[in-house]
Amino acid sequence: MTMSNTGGRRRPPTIHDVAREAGVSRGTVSRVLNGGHYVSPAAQEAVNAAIRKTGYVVNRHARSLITGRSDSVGFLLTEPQERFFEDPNFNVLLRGCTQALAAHDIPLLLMLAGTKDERRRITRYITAGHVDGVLLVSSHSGDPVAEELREAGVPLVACGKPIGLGSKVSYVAADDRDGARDMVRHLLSLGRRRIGVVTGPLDTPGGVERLAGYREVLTEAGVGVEERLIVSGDYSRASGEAGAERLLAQAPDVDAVFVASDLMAQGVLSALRRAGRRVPEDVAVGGFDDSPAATAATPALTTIRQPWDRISNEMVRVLLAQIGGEDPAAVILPTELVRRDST
Amino acid sequence: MTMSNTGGRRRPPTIHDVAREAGVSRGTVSRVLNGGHYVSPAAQEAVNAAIRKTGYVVNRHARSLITGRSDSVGFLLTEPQERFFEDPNFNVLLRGCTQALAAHDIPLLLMLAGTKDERRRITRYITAGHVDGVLLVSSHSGDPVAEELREAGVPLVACGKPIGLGSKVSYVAADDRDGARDMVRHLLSLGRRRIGVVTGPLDTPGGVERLAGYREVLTEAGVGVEERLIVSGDYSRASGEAGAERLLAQAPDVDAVFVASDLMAQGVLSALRRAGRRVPEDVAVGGFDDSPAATAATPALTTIRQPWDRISNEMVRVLLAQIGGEDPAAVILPTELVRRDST
DNA sequence: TTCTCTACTGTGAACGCTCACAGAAGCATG
DNA sequence: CATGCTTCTGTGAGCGTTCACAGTAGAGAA
Repeated sequence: MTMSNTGGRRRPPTIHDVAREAGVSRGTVSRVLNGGHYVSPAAQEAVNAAIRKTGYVVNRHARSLITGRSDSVGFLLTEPQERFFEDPNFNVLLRGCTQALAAHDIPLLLMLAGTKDERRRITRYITAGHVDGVLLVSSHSGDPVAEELREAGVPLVACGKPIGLGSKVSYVAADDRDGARDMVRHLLSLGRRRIGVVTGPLDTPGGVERLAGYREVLTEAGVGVEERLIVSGDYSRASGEAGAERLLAQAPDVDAVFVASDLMAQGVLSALRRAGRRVPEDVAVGGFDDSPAATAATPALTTIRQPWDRISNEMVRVLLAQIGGEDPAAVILPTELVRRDST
Repeated sequence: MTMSNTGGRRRPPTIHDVAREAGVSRGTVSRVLNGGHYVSPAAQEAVNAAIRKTGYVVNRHARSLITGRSDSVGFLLTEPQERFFEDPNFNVLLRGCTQALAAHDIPLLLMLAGTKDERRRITRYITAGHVDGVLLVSSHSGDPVAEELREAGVPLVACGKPIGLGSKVSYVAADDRDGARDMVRHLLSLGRRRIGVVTGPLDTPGGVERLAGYREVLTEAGVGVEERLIVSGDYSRASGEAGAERLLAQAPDVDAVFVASDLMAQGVLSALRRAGRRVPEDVAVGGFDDSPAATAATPALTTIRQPWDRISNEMVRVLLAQIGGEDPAAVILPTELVRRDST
């Protein structure tokens, strides 16, 4: 069943070779390749046999040249800092997208646009039509790239709701607010009443929404929101540690902390340990993400699972739909409370 | 300086438009695009001006169709398990390669070949010439993909020395053995004499080499190698924890442990803590990789830094050279001891 | 002058594919 | 029998580029 490739790189078979082998015309082979409509069963079979025999693989460059499509999509990361790349969530997302695309036989082009220069070059590359669409990952708002691409008419799906532009651009996001609500309700259900929070950066949708959920639940429960219980971080471990120290200083009576990311929660655990507080006996700690950091922490973190596999699948689905001509869409996916040892 | 794109996606300018604008022929424009040899300064200037004015970007599909090159390279990951994707080193590598390639204006196609099916499809895709070369990342040996690609004549650079195939395939690796030697010498210099080791999987070059370095130094120092001090892991945190427990059982008098990865070292630290051993007072612990896990650990890990940025740069350099017709090459890069709190 | 050489430029022919169109065959309908 | 409709098939054109080749102009040598 080996293809007759007797050593040495030789010219790969073309659609012509297949046509000759199958005794049909190029047109018929092309039709078989593109869905097989208006092709007789006999021809269909002959062409498929010829493809197998010759080991033919379509030349995507030739195809793209005429169709104008590239049959590939870009995965664009517009982050100046390396931090995001260290975020374990990113891995899962990238992996999920690659696989979801592979199911459609679409390769993924990884693009990093950290500096301004790179951003310009990549925008150019994309708008020139070298990819059919873009999966955009950038946590911070005010990203000019998204706006530029949208204006250029490039199909685009963001991960997380872009703050700047309204409903013009598709996005897929976990329900941050609802997740935060679940966690705070959980902490309340444990009898905690002085629940602190270490928020994410407040120029990101996640940072804003998770804090909003926290406020809502405390207000609804009649416990009330105290500003001294609120500190901000930037999702990094170090900022979690610093945040916890500030929190302990401002509110020594704190009996629970909702931390807006697992990585920060690790920092919070360190700070609490150093301060001699036991977790969860003295202070219960809840994270967010359910990243590997959650299970690596001691004690293992109770956290909110983001459905990354579903997020990546949905991003790809929405992007392909948009490439196919559909309108932009927003998808919000539910989160899940994962109970471990820190609460 | 905006290009005259008055709203709405319009047909992008071609080399023809540029030629007309500059008052020269297609051929001259093409020559300018490809290095500018045999072009008069006047024409050169006119063409460049026309390119700026029209906002021309070369159509890579048309170019690839005729040149047979794709001007893109694949980053191939052949790992069944997701673990590798969680490995922080992977991030750095992927990121470094993307950037190194971006400097040459070459996009990177990310390919995951976990299952057998995927592997076959991707091999087919690659051998069909859709990428000019492949950066291969697969920790375990006996990978059939590498052999297949090599046979098909696809330029290939592996990360880490592939165990199966000899010197036929290029690779770039850190000097695992030397790194291990440095660490063990460091532990000896602290006065430790009963130095245990938790190795990596022994079907990976890293696993084998790091253990070899350990043995060499102990032998050279006249301390001698005791088999009860040697246990194996699989680079995962859990296996580090299990390994440390076995080690403590077999050799309760152990006063230092060289662990072949930071992630495993985290596990070792947990196990030691649970056993009531103080680090570094009772047992010194040395890791390998200098991954984020090293600084996240408590105490912060003394470890061996792998020069990931240089590794990725070298991989790209060697691959491009090979695409350019040069012979395969092996590059071994030095490591560095990073001293922290665990020793 | 005439020839040769070099530096430069333009032109047709590919590359491998899809698309539009023309046409053939089969079958039902008028 | 003509007409229309549907299903199927082959053919030429062309996508935007590079490449090989032919050709031009100018400089220097015979």
